[in-house]
Amino acid sequence: MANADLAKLLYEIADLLELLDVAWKPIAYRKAARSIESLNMDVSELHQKKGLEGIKEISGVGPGIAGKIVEYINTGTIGELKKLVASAPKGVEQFMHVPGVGPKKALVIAKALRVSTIADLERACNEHKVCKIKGFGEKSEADILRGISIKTKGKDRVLLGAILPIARELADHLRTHPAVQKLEIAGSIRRMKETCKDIDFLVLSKKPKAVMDYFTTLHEVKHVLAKGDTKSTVILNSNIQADVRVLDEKSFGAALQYFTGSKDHNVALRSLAIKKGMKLSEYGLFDRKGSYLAGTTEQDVYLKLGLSYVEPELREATNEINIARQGTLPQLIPYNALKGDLHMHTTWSDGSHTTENMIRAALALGYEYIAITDHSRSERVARGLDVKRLLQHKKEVEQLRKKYDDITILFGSEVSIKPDGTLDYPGKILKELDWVIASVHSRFKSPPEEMTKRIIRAVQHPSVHALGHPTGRILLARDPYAVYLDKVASAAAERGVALEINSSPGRLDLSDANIRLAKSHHAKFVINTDSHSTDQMKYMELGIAQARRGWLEVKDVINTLPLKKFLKVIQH
DNA sequence: GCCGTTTTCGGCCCGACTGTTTTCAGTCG
Repeated sequence: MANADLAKLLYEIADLLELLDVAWKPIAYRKAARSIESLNMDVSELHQKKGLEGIKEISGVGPGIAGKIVEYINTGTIGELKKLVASAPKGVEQFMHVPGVGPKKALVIAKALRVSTIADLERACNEHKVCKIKGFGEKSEADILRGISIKTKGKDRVLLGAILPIARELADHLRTHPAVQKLEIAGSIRRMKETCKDIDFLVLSKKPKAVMDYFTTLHEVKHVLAKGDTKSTVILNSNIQADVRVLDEKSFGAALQYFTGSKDHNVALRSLAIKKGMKLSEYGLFDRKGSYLAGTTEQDVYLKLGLSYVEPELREATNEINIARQGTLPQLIPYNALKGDLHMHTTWSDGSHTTENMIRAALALGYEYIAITDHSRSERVARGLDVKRLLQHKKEVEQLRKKYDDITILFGSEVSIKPDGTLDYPGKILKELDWVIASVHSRFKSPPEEMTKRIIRAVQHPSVHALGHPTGRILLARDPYAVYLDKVASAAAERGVALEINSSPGRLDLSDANIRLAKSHHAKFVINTDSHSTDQMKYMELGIAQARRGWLEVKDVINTLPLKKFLKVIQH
């Protein structure tokens, strides 16, 4: 937790330096912040063991930032940050995080309108004050409003990838208490929804009061909002709300069902119960006379309602209940089904670990094969590889193959799709690659016809194997670009090109709904992490979860195939 | 402020796009 707090301060320094138009330093601070976020050791522990020298060993941290980190460890604050905060108009850093507003505009707005909160800024836009500022117009005012609405729409939601580890850690912690016989995480986290609002715990216990006492006094708890006999609500240090409910054995399954949701799924389930002359609540399934029929396990509840068991990921009221009635729900792809990860970056472009590091991490995860896919040449920011460096990198991979013969290493690239639908390397160079992911990284605002044409052209290129993050969305920050995915899916299916399900916590692209849409057009899929460091390879679980939410089975996903079959499938 | 398969000093974050302009500044990836 200390690492995350420190990283946050460093990001803040970077933002403020950017506002002051200081060159390069913001980049350096952000790089250091990112390293610290992904450090697998507590900074203060590192400092205790190795002192200032140890801190300087962190990548991206030199003498300057190391000094500030030590200052933070010793005093809890950074003097430089306080100085910077004092020098900037109040609230201005918030503005630069509104999509479409950068440091310059943020500063101009803050000075011209004397606003200091996002709510103030929104009001000023609605009162058409912003478009009167020199350099702003009606379009930019509308853009800012849209940016704010994206931000605030997702304000109380947290990425699944962020909330899941918090929930699991807390769950493990609670399970150690002797009064806790059983504990499950319920709610949207259990359904593996891409973003979640809060954490719901269900506890089976004969001593509810002891559980409540323990839960509300955990050191992770910041505020106690409510504390009762069987239910408590707290705000965690991470500002996430967490609820605990204690139940007895007879209702535990029914309660787990009830609190897992979704709401719409529950409504449909309860109306089915009524049709059958039963009543379903969080306390159990009852007959007309109020006699208990089921409730110990979820399976019992579904069974007694005449349904096959519905996996949590499917409970979104998208016809799953009707299909469960017929007993023809899909056999969802298991969480351990993947044989390889086919999208990752290394230090050759914008990754933070070497090719060899990534290979070792893949071996540790037990993969049969992987693909190294750094950025193509036009991604300047990401240090995309020009042809010369691409071929150098290929040589490195060929060397590493000799050393690591337990895993098959495909040499590939994430090749940008240019605005006209052509690819970022010539065809001759693309033929040098074992695996090509084509991705859109520019001109997101094109009309859907254009974007569709552009992507289909790329997908039809004979060297392309997969379409990377097919809609370009960034959760809580950027909407997907407008594209006719049904047409893209059909074109991809026709050419044997797989659509990627990108497992990066901030993307999860395709979405569950789009996965189903694409599947209905006979598309095949590949689930990848798009890792930019070794630790990000663990996010595969999130992508598989979305695949499950999209009703996918093993046969829909090409990287479930063993090596030989996989290689056969990607030859075209 | 950091770093060294392009260098211990001079590079890194450049080019495209958008909206506001009237020749360009700001934002984004």
